Amino acid sequence: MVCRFSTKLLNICISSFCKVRQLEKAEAIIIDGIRLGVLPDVVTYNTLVAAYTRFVGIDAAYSVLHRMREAGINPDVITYNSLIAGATKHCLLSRSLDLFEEMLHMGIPPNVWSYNTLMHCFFKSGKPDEANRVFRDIILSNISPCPSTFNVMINGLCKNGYTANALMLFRNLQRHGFTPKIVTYNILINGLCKSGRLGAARTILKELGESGLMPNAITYTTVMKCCFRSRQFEQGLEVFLEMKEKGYTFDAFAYCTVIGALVKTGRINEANECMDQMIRNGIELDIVSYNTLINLYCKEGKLEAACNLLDEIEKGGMECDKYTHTILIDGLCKAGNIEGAERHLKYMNMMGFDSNLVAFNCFLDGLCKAGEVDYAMKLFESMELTDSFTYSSLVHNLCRARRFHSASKLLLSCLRGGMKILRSAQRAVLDGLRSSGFTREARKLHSKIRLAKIFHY
DNA sequence: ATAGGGTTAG
Repeated sequence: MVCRFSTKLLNICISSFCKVRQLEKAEAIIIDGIRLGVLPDVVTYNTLVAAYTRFVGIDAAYSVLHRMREAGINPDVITYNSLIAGATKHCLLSRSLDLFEEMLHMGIPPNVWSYNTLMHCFFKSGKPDEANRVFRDIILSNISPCPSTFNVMINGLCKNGYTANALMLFRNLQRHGFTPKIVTYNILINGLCKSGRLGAARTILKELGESGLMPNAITYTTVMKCCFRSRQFEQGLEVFLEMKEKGYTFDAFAYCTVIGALVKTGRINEANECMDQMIRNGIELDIVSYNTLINLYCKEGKLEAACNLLDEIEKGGMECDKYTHTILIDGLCKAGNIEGAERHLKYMNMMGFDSNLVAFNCFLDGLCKAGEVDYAMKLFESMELTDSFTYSSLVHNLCRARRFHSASKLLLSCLRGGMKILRSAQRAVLDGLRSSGFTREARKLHSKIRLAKIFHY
C-alpha cells in the first residue's frame, strides 16, 4: 500500500519534469526511486514515452519501450498510442502502421484513440481514402466514435480538399449525438478559408457566435489570417488589436501572422515595430518566430544579420527547418548573391533537407535573374519534383531572354503534366511569339492551351 | 494518449 502510494508520487514528479522538458532529471528520479525501493510502473514509462516522443524523437521513445520490457513491465494501449502519435507527428505512415500491427501482435486491443491517430496519419500522408476506410471501420464496428473522431475527420477532409464533405459531416454531427466544440469550429473556419470558401467560413463564424461557445486565441488567429488572405488588411489588423485587448497575444502565433502579412505588403517599418513588441512582451521565440525575423531581415536587405541569426539559432541548439533555409536562399538570390545561395542550398541538402521544392524554385529563379538561364534549365532537367511555380518562373524568364520557342515548349510540357501555370506566363509566350513574327506558332499554341483547359478544369 | 491557429518561391 505504501509502495503504491510512493509510485504514484514518483509518477507525479516525473510528469512534472517531463512537462518542462527535464528528461534527464526524470530519469534520475527513477534511479533514485529504485534505490529507495519505489518501482516504476506502466504509468511511469508511458509518461516517459510521451515525453521522448514529443521532445526527442520516435527512436528515443522506442528505446524506452525496450527498457520498459526489460524491467518486466508490459506496454499497454496508451504506450502504443503515444508511439503512433509520435510517428504521425513526423508523417511516418509506415512506422505508424508497423506499430499498430505490433500492438495487435502483442495482444493489446486498440481503442478509439488508436484509430483516431491512424486516421490522422493517413490524412496527413495525403491518403484520404485510407483514412475514410478507418472511419467507416470505427462507425461500423463496435468501437464507438468519440468527439475527436469527428474533429480529426473534419480536419482531414478539409486539408485534403474535401471541404464540401467536411461541411456535410459537420451538419450531421448532431445526428450522431455530438455537439460541435470550439475546436470543431476552428477546424472548419480554417479549412473553408484556406480553400477559398470565404462565404461559408463567415456563415460558420456567425453560427459560432450564436452557439454560446467562447472563441479562443486560435479562433482569432484563424479569422485574422483569413482577412489577410482575402486582402482585407485593415480588418485583419483590427482583429489583432482586439486580440491584444483580450489578452490573446500570449504566444508567437498572432505576431507571426501579422508580421508575415506586413512584410508581404512591404510595410517593413510596421513589421519591425510588431517584432519589437513581441520581443518586448517577453514572448519566447520559437523556430517559426525566428524564420519570420530572418525573412524580415532579408526583405530589408540585411543579409549578414540574417546569416548570423541562422548561425546563432543552430549554435543555441534549436533546429532550423526547411523554412529557415528556404527564406535565406531566396534572400541571397534576391540580393544577387547566387554563389552564397548555391552554397546554402548544398548545406541544406547536407543537413538532410533534400527535395525541398520551394528552395529549388527560388534558386532557379535567382539563376535566371542573374542571366544563367542555361544553368537553370540544366538544373531543372535534373529535378525529380517540379510544380506550377517552377514552370511559371522558367517560362517567364525564358521570355525575358527572348527565347520564346523554348518557353513555348516548356509551357506545353507543363500543361501535359496537368499543372496550372500563371496566366501572365502564358501571355508572355504568346505575345513574344507574335511580336517576333511567329504568328502561326502563337495561334497553334493558343489553341493547345485552350484544349488543355477544357480537359483540366 | 489523438484533433484546431503562425513563417518560404513564380
